Amino acid sequence: MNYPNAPAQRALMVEVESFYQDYFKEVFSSMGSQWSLDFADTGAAADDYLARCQAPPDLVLVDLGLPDTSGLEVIKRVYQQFSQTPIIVMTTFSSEESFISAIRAGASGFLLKSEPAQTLVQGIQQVLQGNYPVSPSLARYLFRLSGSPVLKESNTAIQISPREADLLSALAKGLSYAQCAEAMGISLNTVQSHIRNVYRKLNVSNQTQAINKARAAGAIT
Amino acid sequence: MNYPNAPAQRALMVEVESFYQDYFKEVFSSMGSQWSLDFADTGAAADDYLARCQAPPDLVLVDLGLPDTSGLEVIKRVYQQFSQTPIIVMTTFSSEESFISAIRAGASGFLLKSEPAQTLVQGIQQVLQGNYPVSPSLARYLFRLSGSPVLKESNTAIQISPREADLLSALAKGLSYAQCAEAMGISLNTVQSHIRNVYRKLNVSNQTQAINKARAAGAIT
DNA sequence: ATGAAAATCACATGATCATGTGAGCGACCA
DNA sequence: TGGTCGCTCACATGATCATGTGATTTTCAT
Repeated sequence: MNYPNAPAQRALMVEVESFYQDYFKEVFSSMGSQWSLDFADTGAAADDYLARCQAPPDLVLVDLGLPDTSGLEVIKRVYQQFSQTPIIVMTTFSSEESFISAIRAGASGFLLKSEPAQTLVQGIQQVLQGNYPVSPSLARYLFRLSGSPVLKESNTAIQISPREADLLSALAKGLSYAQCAEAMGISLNTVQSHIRNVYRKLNVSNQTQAINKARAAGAIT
Repeated sequence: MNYPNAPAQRALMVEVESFYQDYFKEVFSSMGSQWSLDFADTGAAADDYLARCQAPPDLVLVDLGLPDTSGLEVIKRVYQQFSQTPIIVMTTFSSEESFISAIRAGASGFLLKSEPAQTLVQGIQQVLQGNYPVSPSLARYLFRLSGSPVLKESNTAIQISPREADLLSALAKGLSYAQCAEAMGISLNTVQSHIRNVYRKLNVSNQTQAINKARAAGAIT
């Protein structure tokens, strides 16, 4: 896209609502990679896209609540035409039926659109690594564990303050100190101050270690 | 913060083979956090541990192939006693029966011990974040998708060379350039040279972005 | 009311990273 | 057999990060 020999990766999103289209533009751009994200707003449009397709897309996202065709049909077609292409089902509701049938149709992952962007990015990355991500809430539903064990949100276990967690999250996205300062509306000095405190608390000495450790502790997503 | 090992997190691993005990010591230390990992080599030892337990462990890993008691019993007991504690099943074989029953008994995740350390770390982190990780191969089995779509291992899609991927992986663990050079047996100059090339290929300008992008592309784990 | 911790800032300095330029060697392929 | 690419290294410099010391304000729990 931005560079001649940079091999851009292409994703197709089959989705009606422009809100989610925009949202996923954001999500993909935050993934950093040179992703080109195309949209089809109906099953017919998706068929059209697939027909004209030269090379298989690197990823397909399908909304299950399409107006004309069932998203399930789209999944089947994508799977038939490009069996190597990972397919992620994006949906707003949970239903075991649709889950099972989507999987049978060829889907690799099953994520709720309502998930925070970070979770979606993680899910997409999982699929690209050959895994089969499923949204936590869906998994819970699937496993029918109403009283299932979920770790209490204890980023209290590790003494990272909310503000510090914000900063770490920003850094984890790849922002520089200056950009973090800008984004958080604080001075560069304050950023460094926070970082100093975080490093002391986590007993680390560079960004990557801090991010890893904070993630391991669930302090950031 | 003040004390290095103040709020250490405790994990119990119920596992017979010392090989895996050692292996998981490694895995946990690579997670960076101040984890204290205890072991029980039989179901009885696990019972003992649970009986003496003051505070609930932060995580329990259970091998399903225990000699005396079924690992399933251990899971049930842990779940009864500490319903908030996430339980991960570690096993060397895959069987839908054991999977389903482990889930019913209270397990949160289901990982193969044969997975690479990085995958295990990710799985553990997932559980700590309230997700339900399942090893890819198990998921495939579960979903009964023999010809399921798995992204071909194309780190060729993104032009990262093996050596460059090695370096990125080292950096992703939190090593400094000097440590990477040491670990890879090359000079600091060469490290910087590789980094320069990677940044150009990925079109990024700092470590975190590079790591994120490489991960998103599946070039590193 | 007092102390502790969070959040904010300043100033300063050494370490590490990011980036540029250039270069030698070996492998592979057309 | 020349070209491309991966891998290795050197030298150099500006940018960013890591770390120290110190300070003010607010909030919150004891």
